[in-house]
Amino acid sequence: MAANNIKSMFGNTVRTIRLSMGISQEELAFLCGLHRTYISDIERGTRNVSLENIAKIARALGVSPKDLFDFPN
Amino acid sequence: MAANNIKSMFGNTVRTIRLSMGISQEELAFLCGLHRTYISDIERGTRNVSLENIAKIARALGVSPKDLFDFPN
DNA sequence: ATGTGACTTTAAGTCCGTG
DNA sequence: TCACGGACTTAAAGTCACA
Repeated sequence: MAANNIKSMFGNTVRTIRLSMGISQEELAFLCGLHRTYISDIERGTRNVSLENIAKIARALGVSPKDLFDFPN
Repeated sequence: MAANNIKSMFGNTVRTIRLSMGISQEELAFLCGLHRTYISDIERGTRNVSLENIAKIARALGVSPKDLFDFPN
C-alpha cells in the first residue's frame, strides 16, 4: 500500500480517527450522510473526495478539515 | 457572499497565497496543469474541488494541503 | 488579467449485492 | 463489520467564447 498519495493518506487519516472514536464505517457513513460503501472506498484510498464531502466527514469526526490533512508532506 | 462554506474559504485561501506570490491566475493554472478559468472558479468558491486537484494546487503554491484548510471552522 | 454561462467528457457518489 | 464488484445517476473536470 503505497501511502504516499493524497487519497491514501486522507483515507488512512479518516480511518485512524474513526477507529479512535470506536465507530463502524456504517455509523460514520450515517453521521456524514454518505453511503457506507463510499466511506469504505475513501478509507482504502480509491476515491477522489471533493470539498463538501471533506467538510461532512470532518464534521462527523469532530475535527476540522485541516486535521484530515495532518500527515507528513 | 457567505464566506463560511468550505468552497469559499478554500478559494479565498488559494487566492491569498497566490497573490502573496505575486502571480496571476494564468500562471498558477500553468503551474498546476489546470485550466485558467477553472482556477478562477475555484477562487470564487464555485467549484467543489477534489483531493487530487487540491494536491496539485498545494504543490504549485509551495504549501502542504493542510495549509489550504487553515481557516477557523 | 479575470468573471461567467454554456457546454461535453469523466469521475464522483449511490445502491444493489457477495464472501 | 468490511472489502469489493456491477450498474447505475449526478456532479466534477475540463474547455470555450465573450464581457
